[in-house]
Parts: sequence; structure tokens; C-alpha cells
Amino acid sequence: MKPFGSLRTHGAGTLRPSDDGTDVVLAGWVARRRDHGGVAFLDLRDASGSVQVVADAGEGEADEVLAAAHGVRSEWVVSVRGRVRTRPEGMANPALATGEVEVAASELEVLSVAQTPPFPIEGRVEADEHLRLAHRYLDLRRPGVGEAIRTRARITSVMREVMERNGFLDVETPMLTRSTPEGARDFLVPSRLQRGEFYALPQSPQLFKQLLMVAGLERYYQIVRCFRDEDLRADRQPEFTQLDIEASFITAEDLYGLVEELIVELWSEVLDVELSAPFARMTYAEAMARYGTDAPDCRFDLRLVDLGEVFRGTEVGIFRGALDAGGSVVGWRLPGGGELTRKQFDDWVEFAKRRGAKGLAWGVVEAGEGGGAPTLRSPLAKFMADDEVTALLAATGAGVGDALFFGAGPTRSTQQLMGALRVAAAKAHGFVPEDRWAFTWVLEAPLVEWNDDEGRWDPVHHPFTSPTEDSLATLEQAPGAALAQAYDLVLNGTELGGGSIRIHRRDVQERVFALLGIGEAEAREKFGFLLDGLSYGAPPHGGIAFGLDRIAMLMAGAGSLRDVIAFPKTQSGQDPLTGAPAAVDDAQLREVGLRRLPPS
RNA sequence: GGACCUGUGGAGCAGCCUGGAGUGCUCACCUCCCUGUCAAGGAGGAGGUCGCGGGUUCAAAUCCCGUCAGGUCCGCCA
Repeated sequence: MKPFGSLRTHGAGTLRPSDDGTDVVLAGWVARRRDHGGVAFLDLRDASGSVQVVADAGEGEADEVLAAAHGVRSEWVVSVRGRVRTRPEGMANPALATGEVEVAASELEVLSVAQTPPFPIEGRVEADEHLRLAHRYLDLRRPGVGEAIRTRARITSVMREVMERNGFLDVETPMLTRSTPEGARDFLVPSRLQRGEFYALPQSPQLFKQLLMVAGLERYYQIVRCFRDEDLRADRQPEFTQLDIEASFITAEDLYGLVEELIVELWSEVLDVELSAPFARMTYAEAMARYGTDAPDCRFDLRLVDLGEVFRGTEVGIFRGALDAGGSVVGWRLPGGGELTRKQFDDWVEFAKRRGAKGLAWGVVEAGEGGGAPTLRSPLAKFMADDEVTALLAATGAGVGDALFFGAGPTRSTQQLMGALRVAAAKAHGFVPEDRWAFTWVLEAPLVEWNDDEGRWDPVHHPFTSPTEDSLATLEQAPGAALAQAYDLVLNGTELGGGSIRIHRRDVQERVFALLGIGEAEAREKFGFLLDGLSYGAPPHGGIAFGLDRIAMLMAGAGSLRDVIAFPKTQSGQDPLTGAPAAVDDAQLREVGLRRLPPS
């Protein structure tokens, strides 16, 4: 493919034996120089790849090129005129796409010299991340790093293709909007024209996309930046990108179909992986019970087992106490875990304690004496009746040589602890196949959950999520049992996206607000514009939003969102390249009506 | 807000536990040599606030306290 721009005729990485004899002009960076005195090799790199350029001793021009080649250094930008030739017998390099050819240079022009880079561009060693981010333009020049950014571009391109093909309209929504109280902390932007008041950067275009449905656009999508002022993680940045989707006159099933079409095409086009759809589905309750999380990693089985029945009449104190208090005993089997040392078991107990658990019990299944029934070697064994051990082994499927872990306590936190253990221990012991793509829908999350600190019901998703038809009847009587018409798509233990069918009826919205303790005045103050909109003939509608960065991270095989964002922030929310965030001068503050507080 | 890991010439590491001269390795950089390399090779050279501050000690990269920065996680966040 001919490169864009008239300063060169070919991309360095595109040359093949079929180009033998072609006169070319290349331009790019000097990746490496191998200087033998009488002959010198330059690896010339551009966005298409790299190719070997040869400067040979000879007559006239050639000697000038060789002299110039002696002087160039890594990362200088050069232009080379020359002729493609197949390499001499035995000199091909099968490790390179261009390894069968080379370019015999007849002219070598230095377009730009370069300082020695602060870390190697071509080396395989990982440089310190802070240093990489401070010189991100050099970091992105490194082939592997830049590749993730290219993969991301391919992903957004396929997303747009699929959405456009399905008749969705790309509509932009405001970046400067108003702060709404739900969810995460807002980033605030002071207003100069309305001194003392603030815009907020959107956490998502949620309310706007619903209003676009009221407006009759029917099918909306946007690849849109969102902002949340919360602490960072490997998979959380303060600004991130969503593929945001909303449609009218649809059911959840319609969305599953669309999303599966999109995901299948993404994996096919970008990774050349053929997924099979429809994806697996499970309920939220199943996810919590079997995997201890709402984002289960289904690449491996090894599920959690509820042991409430097994230990119904137990003498084991910690199990007794948990069950009597209405909590749970949850077990998990580690195949072959009998090999673990005491130290390793202690480490997992420590792992549990670091997560706030009181403890973690464990046992090892051993062969019974004289071929008798298997027994459990465990600090708890002496409190366990024989029939409990038998039932335990049956319930968990544990056999001789396996280890069992037990968590006991309040149901939710115990499931979560065991879920975290399941993932960490399975990873540590090689039970997670890294090459699998395990998609699953998690459906029917609760509509609300009890917030003990504040003494109220909080929405699990957001306050505009529709309850299921069945839940509507008993919404006020049993709020905790109400299910939402909500759905999350999970891949390998990471939530890729989630959404819901929205409430489009005023009376239902009022009942949900009442349940959440949001009075009419408060609702009007906070979401008045949405409620107004919904009162003018809102179609049934619903949508979903995907974390583009997370999708790109998983597809690129990256370990962090930072790897798929061109200019990311560090864990403390700083950008080492620009130095953001930074102080502003008093005049700027005065203009927007702000005054600096003394440092606290 | 909290836990843990890391910080040593330009880069990546070792040294730290058990204190004793800035000691070592690989790469990069500079000079020279070299006509088939591809992580070229050879000879020579330059380059250090051991993140920063304080303490203990005759003596601190090493032990202690604090702090800053980076990372992973919990809380927070859908």
C-alpha cells in the first residue's frame, strides 16, 4: 500500500520480494544501525514496519551514503532513496516481514536528528511507567505499545460500522452539563458567565440519551468520553470512553441480539476469532451464589458451593454462628490443593484477612485408612461429624488430594470473599485458560439494595431502571426482592458493559422515587428536565453502555487501561507528560469567581 | 482513608535480610577498529545526591521513623 504523503513512495514494512528492482523513496526513523565500516545497515522504521537499508562501499555516490550512514544515530529521522533487491543467498531474516529484501541506498538525507531517548525504543525491556508516560510520544513509538492504540482504532471503526448498519444515529451530547447527585463524584467546571455556578463533566450521557428517545430519534449511539472523579485502578481512569446505545420500542432481547452481533463482528474483524452466539446467560443471584461476584470469570468452572444444607446441624462453631445469624457457609474446591504447604494455606488465610474477612477455614481430603471413606484433614475436622464430611465431599465433588476452603458469615460478603479467592487461587494454580473468551450475560439484578450507612434503599443501576413486570406488583412490600430489567455483559471476569430497560411511565417512576426516598421536590430539582421530557409521550426504551477502554484492553491483551489510552493518567490522577493537573494563576480564578483555600 | 510492593550512573537489574571504600551484571552513550549484519562484533572511555528528609551508629544504599513518586489491591466507583 502506498503511504500517504509525497515525501516517500512506499511504506518500509510493506516491501516484499515482488518489489525486487523497484526504485523507492522511504522515510522514517532509524531503529538500529549495524556499522561494519565498509558496509553499514540501517533498520528504517515507519508506521508500516521496518526494512533493512544497506549502505555499501563503492563508487562516488555510494561512498557518500556510507559516510552519511556512519553518522546517523538511533531515532534520527531520515529519508532514503534506493532500489529494492532480494537479499543474497543465506542472508534473509525470516523473523522480519521484510526479511527477504533490503534497500540498497543511493541517497541518505537526515531530516531530523534526535537526542538519545530516555529509554530504549527498540529494546524488549519494560521501562519505568512514569518515565514512559512523561515521554509518551516515545513510548508510543515502540512497536508493541503503538499496536494497542491501532487495535483500539480498529475496534471503534468496527463499532461504528455495525451501529450504522443497524440504523443507529451518532448524536453528540454535552460535555458541559449539570451535576446530578447519582453515582460517582463529578468533575466540576466553574462558569465565568454565571459566576459561582458550575458545570459538571458527564459521568455518562444517560439522561440525554433518554431524552433523545422522547425526541423520537429511536436509535442512538455515541462513542463518548465520560468522567468520574473517583480513585483509579488498573481498569479505571478518571476519563474513559463508552460505546453508548439507546433504542426505542425494544425489549431486552432485541438489545442482546444487537450486542452479540457487534461483539461477534469485533472479535472476527479485529482478532480473527469466531465466537459463537448467543452468549451464556445467568441471573445475578446465580452469579453471586456460584461465583461470588456480579462479574463472573467463566473461563474455568470450579464454582462456589453453598454448604448451608450440609452444615445445618453442625457443631463447628464458626459455621453454626454464621448460619444462626442468617448468613451462609460457602465452600470452594481447589483440585490437587492437598499439595499446598502449611505456609501456602496460611497465605490464603492472610489473603482473606486483608479483604476484611475474620478468617478462612481449609481442609485437605485424604484417603481413608484401610480403603475406608476419605477423611478431611483440617483444623476444623474434629468438630465435624462423619456424615457431615460425607455430605461435604458429595456437595463439593472433592476427592482425595483436593483442598477445600470455607468461608462463613453474612451471605453477601462471604460470597464475595470466596469469589475473590476462587479467582486468585485458580490463577495462582494455573486453572485459568488464558486463551478463552468466556462471555456471559448477567441478568435480573436487584432493583435496589439497602444502604445501611444511610438507612435507605439505593438503586443498584440507576433510578430510571425499570423493575420487571412481576416485581412491580410487590415493589413496596418487598423492595429488596424486586428485580430490575437490567443486564450486564461480562467477559472473563470483567464487566464490559451494562444497561437496562428504562421506566417510561410516570406512575412507575414516581413509585421508584418514593421507594428511594426521593421526594417530589427533590426529584424536580435534580431530574426535572428528564421527568418533564418523559411526560410528553415517552416511548418504551432501553439501552446499554460499554467500556471501550476495557474492551480494547482485553482485545489487545493489555494489563491496564493505560496501555490502550494514548495519554493516560497515573493512579494519582496526574499526567506526567503535561503535568496536569496544575495550579492556575489568581487572575484565572478571579474570572470564574473562585478563591484559593489555604492548604489543609 | 487503608494494606502491600517498588525507587541504586541514561535504561533494566543485582547488592539491602546479616551495616564496613559507589562494589557488580546487561543494554544504551562517546572515541577508535571492522565489507553481510539483523539484539552485529572487538578495543578503550565517560557517566552516581543509592527518590527526599531526619534518626541510630565509630561507620548507612543496607537498620529505624517520616515523606514524595510509581504500581497492585481494599474502601470508593457501574
